[in-house]
This record gives sequence, C-alpha cells and structure tokens, in this order.
Amino acid sequence: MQHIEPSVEKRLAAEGIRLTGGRRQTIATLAAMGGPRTAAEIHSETGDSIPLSSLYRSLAVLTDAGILASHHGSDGVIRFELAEWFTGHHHHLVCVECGAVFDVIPTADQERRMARLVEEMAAGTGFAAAGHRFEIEGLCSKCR
Amino acid sequence: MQHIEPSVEKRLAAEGIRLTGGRRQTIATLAAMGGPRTAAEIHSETGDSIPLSSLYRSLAVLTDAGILASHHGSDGVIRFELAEWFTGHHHHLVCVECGAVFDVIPTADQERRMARLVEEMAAGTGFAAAGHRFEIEGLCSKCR
DNA sequence: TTCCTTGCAAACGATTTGCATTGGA
DNA sequence: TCCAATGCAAATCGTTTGCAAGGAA
Repeated sequence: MQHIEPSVEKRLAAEGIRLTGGRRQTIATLAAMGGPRTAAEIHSETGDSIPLSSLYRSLAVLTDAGILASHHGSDGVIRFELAEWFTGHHHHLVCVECGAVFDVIPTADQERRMARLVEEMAAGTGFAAAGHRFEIEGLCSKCR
Repeated sequence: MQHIEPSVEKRLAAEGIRLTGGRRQTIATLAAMGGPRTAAEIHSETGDSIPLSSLYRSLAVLTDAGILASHHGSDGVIRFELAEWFTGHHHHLVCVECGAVFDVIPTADQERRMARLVEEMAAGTGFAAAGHRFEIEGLCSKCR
C-alpha cells in the first residue's frame, strides 16, 4: 500500500479530493483482497467501520478519479478493484454459479491479439472503440 | 418470427412451459427490436400491454429455458435478447455514455482466435471455462 | 472560515414475490 | 379439470441522496 499511496494522493489532490482515513482504508482493503469486491464485502472486511453509505460515496469518488474500476457482475451487484494502472491490464474469470470474479493477466502477445480483434470488429460500425472487456465464464474451483 | 416459433414451442413444451400470448409477444418484440433490450423498453414497445411483473416473470422463464439470454449492463439494468441459437454467436459494442448495446458478429476466423485466447488464459487456473464474453466499449454514433 | 467528507435516515428504482384469479391444453 | 400463467399490490435489496454535523486546510 505504502508504495501506491503517494501517487493516489497526488492524483486526488489534483482534483481537490481528500485522501481521508476511510478512503485510505477502503483502498488498502481492496488491495489486500486482491480482486473485484462488492461494497458489502469491503464493508464487512473492515469490520463495519465504514457505514455503507459513506463507503458507496467513497467508492464512487475513487472510481471517478480513476483510482478504482467498477464492474457490474452477472448477479447485478457492483464490484470494485484497483484501477489497471496499479494492477496492470487484466481480464476476468467469472463464476456463473456464485458470481465470484478472479483476475487473469494476459501475456503481451495475448493482449496484442485481443487488441487486433477489437480493432477488426469495431471497424465500420460507426462506433468509437475505447477499450474492451473480456470475460471467461465458467465454474470456479469451489463451485464445480 | 413464424420460423422460430415452432422450435421455441417445442423447447418450452419439453419443460412443461406454455407459449402464451404474452410470451409470444415478448419474443416477437425482442426479435423485431434486434438487440439487447431492457424490460422497460420491451414494456413500452408493446404499449404497456404486459404488466412489468408478468414481463419480468416471462423473461426469467424464457431465459431459463434458453430462449433468451440476459446481460447485466454497466448501468445496472438487465437487457434481454434472443439466445444465440437464433441470432448466432456474437459479441457486443457497449456505449459507455448511454449504456446502449449493439451486436457484432465475429467472423469464423475471429471467433476461432477468440476461443484460442479463452483456452490459453483459463489454462492452469482451476477454473472450468464454459464460455466467454467479449465486449468492446466506446461511444455509439449518437453519443460521440 | 471554507468546503470536502461523514453518518444517519429516508428515498429510489429495478426486480421479485404473495396471493387470488384467469386461461390454456 | 388441473396447473401454469397473469395481474395487482406489496416487499426486496443494492444503491443513492438530503441534511445536519464533523474535520482538514
């Protein structure tokens, strides 16, 4: 955590956003949990020390500021994780049974091939491609 | 529509599910709208002739039976479309501004390359890959 | 002081469910 | 006839917001 905090603070300060205790704790918890997590998961992981409403507000602010990334899971719940400039670009393994999400880091070669697919598929659609999301769906080790 | 109805009815009948007027209309509307749509969109498209609660129930039943597929959008709303055995396998262009979703049909070659990526990336993760989801995010022609 | 942030409670909105009624095979 | 399907109203539940109090610069 210590190593990312200065850059986080700098990034937030640039927008007049404070890195408060609760936010610090939120980021540290997410870093420790190491994957996309729901507000409820973060909340209980921190021993309910941050009220859900405040947590949601912090998550929104931090996501907005590009510190976190959010994903709407197939169970209709939002999961948050550190943005890719911390974690590196990656994709997800999504368990269709329990909704849990795990990270997979593509090799440079895989990512290059993926980017080529994006380019090819968006070509001529009138759509301005800005990014991509690649999820592998299946059963996690617990559920199969 | 007429051409898919018999197979739908057969598939439903096999599970003791009836293809009623409301469900027929729901499927026809989705087929006509031609892309992932929310319950609210379907509801208003049909002139509010089907109450939302019934519509949700039909959508759940039809999705369960494999007639429809559902997607949780980044705006937290569920969109439904005909399952891939009607539409063919495809992927989505998602507008990050308005949440609209459009279909893209990959070529056989593109799909083969995508499958290879899935295989490579899931290997050695303890995860039983069953499918994949590939979404291109960007701005639709209306929003850019 | 100024303005961002927090906490609590109340509000929201998409989706779900209980229950009595209707309707199709 | 029998059981799935429907409609209405009420309930859920994750998430958001109003507002007054707290806190950092």
